[in-house]
Amino acid sequence: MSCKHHHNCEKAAKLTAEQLCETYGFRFTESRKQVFEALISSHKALTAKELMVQIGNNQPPITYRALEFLTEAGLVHFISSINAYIACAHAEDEGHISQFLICKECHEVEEFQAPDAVCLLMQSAKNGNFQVSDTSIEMLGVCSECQN
Amino acid sequence: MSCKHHHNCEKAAKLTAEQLCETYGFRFTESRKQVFEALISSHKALTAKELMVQIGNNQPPITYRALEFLTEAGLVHFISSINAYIACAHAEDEGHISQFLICKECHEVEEFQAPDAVCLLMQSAKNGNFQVSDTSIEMLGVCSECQN
DNA sequence: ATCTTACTGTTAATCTATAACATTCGCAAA
DNA sequence: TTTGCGAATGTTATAGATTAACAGTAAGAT
Repeated sequence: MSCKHHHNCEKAAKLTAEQLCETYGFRFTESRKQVFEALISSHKALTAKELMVQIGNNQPPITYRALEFLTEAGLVHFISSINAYIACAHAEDEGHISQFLICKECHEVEEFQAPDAVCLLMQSAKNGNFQVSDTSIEMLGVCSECQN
Repeated sequence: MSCKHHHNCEKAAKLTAEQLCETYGFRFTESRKQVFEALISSHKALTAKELMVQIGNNQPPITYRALEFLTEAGLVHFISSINAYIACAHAEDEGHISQFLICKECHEVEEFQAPDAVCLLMQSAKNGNFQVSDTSIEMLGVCSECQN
């Protein structure tokens, strides 16, 4: 696990979330809070269904709306290769592009940044005169803990 | 469109596909051929459903099995951010890691390679002692044709 | 000839996500 | 203070994507 001070990053993330919402005039409502806290208290990526189980809500629209909101706010990332969501580890860094290491065994996800690589990719896109709006970099494999 | 000699790359791809199958003792069966040809004759990524419409088959398992086979054989790539499949432009280069530029407007997909970027990403993973088995790099945006 | 493995056919279920519409909440302007 | 508006919720139902399970067939090996 990349974050050795889980309680700290949890608190910090919650603060950031509230601040962000306030800044942009949106509300950090109960359902959003529930979804966000479920995610932030897990370093694993959770599917929408897993989330619904965890927060005891089996009305999909509520969860999906919260996820959409949080994702657009940059507080949560959707990892399309496994259809799962994870709380963002760099929410304070708005508009950043994230990379993910996703363990097939324990489903833990580590968010990291490789700006040089992203820069190269952007350059390729630019060379092809392609205007990028959204970048998804996901690496599936086995984490160090699960390699024994 | 990146390939200006569509008929050529189509033929070449088909040959490669048959050869690959033969080499590994698998059969390039009718359903697989149908799915593959539908994909290779389109530079756009197609969803499973679009494929089923195109090949006139509404029995999902048949199409999904063909897609699974082709994907594992490296003849087709699954683009998870849009849930769609595309014929591989570099099938002869086994085990390669591909990057995709996906146009939101026309849905055309360009497969390209940025080995330096991939190398940097791999390095990051290695630093975290993470064993990568599968890499997905997808950039969503607007292609040059659709920017006017 | 039969054994085995790959492959197909079919039905149904499960998982994932959204549509549609009525209702409520928080806040600001009349 | 009420009226009006946009944001957010509650609810039911549906649509869309993918796989499970099992029976059957085809092709090559021994």
